[in-house]
Order: sequence, then C-alpha cells, then structure tokens
Amino acid sequence: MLADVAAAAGVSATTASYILNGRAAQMRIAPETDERVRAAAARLGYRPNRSARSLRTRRTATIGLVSDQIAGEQYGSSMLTGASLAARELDHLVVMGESGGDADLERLLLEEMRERDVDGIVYATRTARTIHLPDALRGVRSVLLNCEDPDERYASVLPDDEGGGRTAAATLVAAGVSEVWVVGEDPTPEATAGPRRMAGIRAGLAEAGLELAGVVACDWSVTEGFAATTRWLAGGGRAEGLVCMNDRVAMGVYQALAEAGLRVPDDVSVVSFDGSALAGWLRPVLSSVELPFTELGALAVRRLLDSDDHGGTETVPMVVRHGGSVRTARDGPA
Amino acid sequence: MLADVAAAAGVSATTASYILNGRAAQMRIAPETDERVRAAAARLGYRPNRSARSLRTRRTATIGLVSDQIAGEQYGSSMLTGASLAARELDHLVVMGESGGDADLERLLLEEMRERDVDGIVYATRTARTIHLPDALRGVRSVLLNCEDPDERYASVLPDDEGGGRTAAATLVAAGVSEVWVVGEDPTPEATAGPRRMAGIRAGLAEAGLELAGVVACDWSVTEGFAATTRWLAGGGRAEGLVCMNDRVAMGVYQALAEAGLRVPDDVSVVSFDGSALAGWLRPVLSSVELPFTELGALAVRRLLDSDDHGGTETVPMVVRHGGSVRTARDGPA
DNA sequence: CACCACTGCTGAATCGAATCAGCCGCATCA
DNA sequence: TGATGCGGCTGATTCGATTCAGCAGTGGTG
Repeated sequence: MLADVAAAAGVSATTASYILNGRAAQMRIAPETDERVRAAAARLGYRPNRSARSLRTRRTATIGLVSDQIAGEQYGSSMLTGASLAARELDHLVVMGESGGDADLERLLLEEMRERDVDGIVYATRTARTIHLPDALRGVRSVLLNCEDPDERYASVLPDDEGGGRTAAATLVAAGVSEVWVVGEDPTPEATAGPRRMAGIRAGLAEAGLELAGVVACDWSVTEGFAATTRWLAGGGRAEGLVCMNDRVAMGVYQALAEAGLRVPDDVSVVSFDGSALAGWLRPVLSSVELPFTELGALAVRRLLDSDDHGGTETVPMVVRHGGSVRTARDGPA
Repeated sequence: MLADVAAAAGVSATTASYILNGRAAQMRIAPETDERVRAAAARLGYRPNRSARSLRTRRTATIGLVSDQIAGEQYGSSMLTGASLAARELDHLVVMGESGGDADLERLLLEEMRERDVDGIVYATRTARTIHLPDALRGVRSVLLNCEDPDERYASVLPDDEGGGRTAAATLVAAGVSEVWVVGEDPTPEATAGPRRMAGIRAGLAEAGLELAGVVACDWSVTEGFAATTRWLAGGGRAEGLVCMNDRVAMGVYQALAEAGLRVPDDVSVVSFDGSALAGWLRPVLSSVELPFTELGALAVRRLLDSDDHGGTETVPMVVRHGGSVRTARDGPA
C-alpha cells in the first residue's frame, strides 16, 4: 500500500503519490525526499493497486481486443501477438474476447470491457473486410483492425492488398513471365482483400504493358484450389505464371499441377498471398506476398493509445517472401 | 451509478446493492421493492463500475493467461479460443500476455496481472512440456496449461499423449498393418509429448502382439520430416505403416513418399498427431490424432475458477480424425 | 403493558489510490 | 516591520461500489 511506503519514508501519502507518479518536480519535492520515498517503495516492493487507481483516474492501462475469431485462426492470430507486445511496450495489458461471429456475444464482450473501463478497444476481424460498426463500440475510443466501416471516419488498420497485388505481378514480370492467370475469386461480397489484390495485379501487369490472361474462380481453400485448377487444366488451361489468392489455394494448385505432371517453377511460376508457414512447407517453397499480421496488430494498438491519432485508414505494406516457386529470369524463354 | 438507481427507486444505495447482487432474499427485501429497483436499473441501463467493485471485493471477474507464444502459434492458439469462451461462460474476461519465452517479460506480465487483482492465472506453453514454476506465480491461484511442474502439486491440464499414441497404433493395427515405424524423435529434452506418444504407440502395438519396427529420427518439421524420410527410403527403408509425430512431419513424409513413387495409403499407411488444418489439406487427407486445444484451454479456465478443484494433473483424450491415409482393412495383404 | 422477535430497510465505514486547496516557515523586498 | 512570495509538504475529499451494524415499526406473547 501507498500508505505503508509513505510511513516508511516518513512522509504523507500525498507526497509519496506525487513522487511515485513522477510529479515530484512539478510539486517542488526536495530531491532528498524523492529518493527516500523511492527507496522505501523499492524496499517494500510497492505495487500500486490498479483498481483503486482506476477508480479515481478512469484509466486502467488495459485495452480490449474483440474479434470474430482471430485467436482460433491459423496464423491471423499473430495479430494478437503484435497487439499484446505493442500494448506491453506502452505499459498496457490486453483483455481479449472472441465472439465467433455471434453478434449478441460480441455486444456482451464489448459491454464487459466498457464496464472495466478499458482505455480503448481494438475491433478485429479474421479476414479483411468492410463492416457495420457495432453500436456497442460507439463512444469508446477504438481502432478497427483488418476491417473498415465505409460509412464512418474511424481509425482503421489494413494490409495494403493493392500494393501486394502489384508486388505479386511485378514478381512474375521480373522473372520474364508474360502470361498470368489468377486462381481464386473473392468468396464473400464484403471481403476486401480479393478485389484489392485483383486491382493491384492488373495495375502491376499494366505497368509492364501486360494484361491479365484470365481467372480461375474458386473459394480460398486447398480443396477448392485443387479442384478448380484440375478442371481448368483438364479443359486445356495453361499459363506461364499463376497468382493464387492465398497460400491454401496455392497448395491446391501445387497438387493439381503435380497430378497433371507440370512442374513448379519449370513449367509454371506460382506466386501467392499470405506468407504463412504453409508457404515454407511446400516444395518448392512458395513465393508469397506476406500479410504483416504482427505489425497490423501492433500498429492498431499504437494508434489506439496515441491520443494524437485522429482516425482514417492506414495500410501496412505487404512484402514478398521469395521461395523457389518463380523461375529465375534466365530460365525464361529465350 | 448505483446511487442513481437507488434514488430512482426511492431506496438507499445499500438496498439497491443487495438487490442487484441477488442478496435480496437473504436481506429480507420486499418483493415489491426488489422489482422497483430492478426496473430502475434496467431503465437507467445501470452497469456497475468494476474498478469500484474490485477495490472492495478484491475480485475482478478477470483472469490472466500468460504463455510463451500460443497466440502466434499455428493452431495452438485455439487454446485461447477455448479459454476465452469458457471464461465468458463463467462471467469472466481474459487478459492475455505473451512472453515469447523471455523470462523477464514473463515476470513483468505476471506482476502486471497481479496488480490488476486477476482472480487467477492460466500459465500456458506452446508445446507440452515440463517447466519450472515461475516465482511470480507463487501465491496466485493458477492452472498450468499444456505443461506441468514435476516438483509441485499444481493443477495442470494436458492432452493425453499416451492415450493418443495407443489410438494411433490401434488405427494402424485395425487396418491390418503389422510393420510400423515411427517418424520423428523428440526434439527437446523437456518436451513430454514425444516420449508419451512413443510409450502409447509401443503399448498399443504390444496389445496386438506387435513390436515397433523402428524409428526414423528427425525434428518435428516439414523439411526435417522430408529429409529424414528421404534418407531412410534411399537406404532401403520400407514399412507398411508410419506414425508421424505431428502433421508437419507427416507432410514431409508425404513429399518423400511421393518422390520415391510410393503411394498413400496403397503402399504405406500414415497416421499422425495434431489433427491440425494441415491434415485436411493433404491428399489423401491425413488421419491424425487430434490435440484438443480448444477443450484444453476451456478446461484450464474451468478448473481455475472452480474453487473445489484442488490441483493435480488432468488429461484430455485425443481422438483420431480419420482421413484417407490409412488403408482399409480389406485392402490388407490376404 | 412491557418485552421480544421479526420484517424491511439504511447510515457510515471501507477498499487504495489521486488530487485540490492550502498551510507553515523562511527569505526577500519596500 | 509588515507584506509578499516561494519552497516543501499535507489534510481532507473523492472515485463507486460492498458490507457491517443497527434502527424504526409492527405484531405477538406472557
């Protein structure tokens, strides 16, 4: 208790409080007294009671993070790691809640967090998409993570999917690939990653004077990627380079190509999005444009706790992690 | 504020408090008054201030979860989902912290949680193993998740790796496989999963009058699984059935078998541990003994909040998820 | 009629910090 | 010499709940 420290140092609790909160100078405390109090605090292992402090200050040094299901997700959960570490650096802790997409549970979680007077809430979604801001979030300082509300001017943190698309295209172009197909179509209407990546891919190709040769539509899963690619190949489909909408699709594509006797990268160059661990497990290692999940989570928290931040969408660049799935330029057709 | 509710209902804050805390009967409050107060609370949308409550009661309806890196982990992060949902069911919230294996950061996180008066702490590790209980955990109600301290009688929740080993063996035995090799050796001395699975496998085989034919040693990764299996095959290694220590090893094994022209399950039956999403992505789908991560997380929280729980290790069964990687019995050699 | 038990409720203290307003003593200045 | 200012500190209040101890009023009892 603060009172114990004060007693041990022979001062009032008021003085001890000022000193331990770094307001000694402002309060004209004698350096000698300052030191005496700090020494007492250290000796007694003083740790302020956060509940008491929060009751007065209305601040808890705790932030909330609510998501549909980023914890259970394969590797989007690194957003949690990033958020947790960034929070720690700014002397905060994270209370998390996962709604599983249940709107009632979500509201409940948000309310529980408000009751606990969290200093802010990060509202995250597993897949990048547009959302309708939950009412329970109104009036609370918050940052949207991996999602945005087009109707509101909320602070929002997203991966730069369009830039990622350009990078993917540029990676193939640099290898001398001139005929590029995309595998994977956006599965859900509100998801933003697909359209943005597509736009980036087209733009990247256009810069090289190329056009997208075609699209193999499928959901973003291994099985769908495999099935769609198999059908496409069976129908005579061929391409020098494939851009897969994520690593799982790419895995399905690998399987389909292998069954058709086509080799990566000799016959087909493959680039993908995600940069997940899976990319590193494939043979050859998949070149993939990485979703910077850890950084996204960290940035969301930093913006949340930065009182100078006044909203708007901020994107984090997506960088390609090179594997061996894209032929090197000199392997190209002469 | 409680005072507002009390005023609106024309009673004292004391009375309102008793009623809203369900102690009306005990305090002999008139049913009519009870109703009036509840109505007022509902009308005003009363939400108690948790900090104020915690200051008095020393309870926060919040638990801590500290881990080395379960959030960033591929699918161990479902422990978080399980913990979060179980906590919610028991009217608690979870504050999480990830130390990344840094002992100083871990201590800091544990102390921050104590300062916040959490009602208990779940201490989790990414991989099942024995640990030395952190000092900062002493004196705090806690449950170890996916780890245990052999020197202490702490409450601990673990997957039943030995049972899982038996199940893996039984799965192959049931398919008529009689020559079984294991791929993957325990990478680290303190990890418990490996030895326990091995013991289970041997026991399961013994029940069928069989012995383990051999072990292909390697770290638990795709690349190591591939490399070791490739070397083994090149050296003339053959087996009817392989038990892989996890799904990543199995993926490497698949790759090695494919390159050697061996087919799963026609030439080799494969069983694995983890039951991760990866198992479902492989072709054929990998039969894998599932690590019940969600249930482990939930159980840890339930035990933490169950004041009748007095410690000891509790294991959760591992169930096999059947894919197509084990030949069916009638395919067996006549 | 005094005493008691019981019903139904409330006043005041408490949890541990933060913080406003102000006090005391000494030096300075007119 | 008295007013003023400043350095250095503290008393008392506050945050919003929980909870102990106890107080009116009523009806029953001997």
